[in-house]
Amino acid sequence: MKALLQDNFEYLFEPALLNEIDNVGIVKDFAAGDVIINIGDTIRYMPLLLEGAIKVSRLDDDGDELLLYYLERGDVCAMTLTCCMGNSVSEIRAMAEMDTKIVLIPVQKMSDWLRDFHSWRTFVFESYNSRLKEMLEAIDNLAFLNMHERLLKYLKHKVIVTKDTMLSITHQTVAYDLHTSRVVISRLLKSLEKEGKLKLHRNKIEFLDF
Amino acid sequence: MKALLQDNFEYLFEPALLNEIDNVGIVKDFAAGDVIINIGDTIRYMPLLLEGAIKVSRLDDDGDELLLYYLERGDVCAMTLTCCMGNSVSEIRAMAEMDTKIVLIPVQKMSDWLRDFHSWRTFVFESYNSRLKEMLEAIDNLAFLNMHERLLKYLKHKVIVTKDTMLSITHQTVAYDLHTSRVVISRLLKSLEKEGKLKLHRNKIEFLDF
DNA sequence: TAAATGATGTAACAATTGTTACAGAACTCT
DNA sequence: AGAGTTCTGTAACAATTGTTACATCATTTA
Repeated sequence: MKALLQDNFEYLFEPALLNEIDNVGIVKDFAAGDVIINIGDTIRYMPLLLEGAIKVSRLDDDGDELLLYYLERGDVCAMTLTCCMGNSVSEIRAMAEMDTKIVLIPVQKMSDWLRDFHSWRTFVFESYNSRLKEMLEAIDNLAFLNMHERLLKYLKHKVIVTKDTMLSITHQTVAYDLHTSRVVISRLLKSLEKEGKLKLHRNKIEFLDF
Repeated sequence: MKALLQDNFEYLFEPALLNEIDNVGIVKDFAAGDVIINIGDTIRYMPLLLEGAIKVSRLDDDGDELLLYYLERGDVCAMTLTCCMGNSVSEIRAMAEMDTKIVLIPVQKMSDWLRDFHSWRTFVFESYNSRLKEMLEAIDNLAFLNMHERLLKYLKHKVIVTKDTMLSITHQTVAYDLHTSRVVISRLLKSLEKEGKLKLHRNKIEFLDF
């Protein structure tokens, strides 16, 4: 664990804080598709991402879904930070996008570390900032792009996160993430294939034009 | 100024911090409609809202517009906090929704106060949290509601912010805020009027069913 | 191997939202 | 009062997105 922390946070956290994390943190592994935090869950731990990627989604009361953003190595879920600061119930769902390794930190540590470690304060602020930025981009996408453009951006983003132009995903899952219907996605994917940007396979979408 | 600060922040900030704000803050008044911060502006001051309300909007490269949220008494613009922490250029536009009184605080104070005042740290975190929540709601509205519902919610929200069921606003402005066209808004407003929820006047929308 | 399940392709149609065009009302300014 | 401007109402139509229905193909399971 020490080694993993070094790899990810050596230049971010002071040694004393790395020690603290090593002492109180619990390393946990998730397989692709595992739900890490669900809407309504009480948050007892802050997840710090060591390896893999996490998909953060919003769900409404009817179970309708929308992808908000991905978390990658070294990220922390800002929504759980929010939870640590008052409300303790999750507003979002976090799901492992691929096999993922996480350090769980008890939320009580939050305020102690804010007081004790300058590097933790910086880290928490930067997490807030990048999450606000990502939310802003999600809003831009919803408000200013049509489904064709949103789909293309979604696929490109996914190529970056998974580091693979062969995306293992079904039309239905894409539809859930973009909050639309499978038929709409199939239709648009076909038109993107005709444009030569993709090649469609079963359970897979190959991104050609990157 | 001292009195104004007392009114708004007495129970939020410790006396020493209130003194600091009194020393370095600049009180400024804006009239309804004034642009306080524009996209691309370099941020030199954090605005702390004393009286009135501020409309925070997102604009894309084509000048397309979308209302994000309102700031009210005692709020600070979290986007300028973001700016203080790195990028220094505004991602949003802040416009006075009504006559508004603001304290401007030089951004350099930000990190000093974070170090020196516990109440400032709390305040900044809570600002981030409420802004994240509002962004989440903006996303929910865009993703999960149709224009009819978004319009109704928008009008209700505006009644709360302005504390007046007689809203002084044109169809065109509503259309800008919701990022749609004036014709669409006129059409939906007419249907809401037929439902008995509104009464339409020139430059005014009267909310009946509150 | 046959049946069941899941994924994709596509047509036809419905609903919502966006666009263009124009008319008339209300207001402002001189 | 008259001219110009802004705001609202509405029709007609276009484009996008959503829905239903069903066929086909691939994969898994019995």
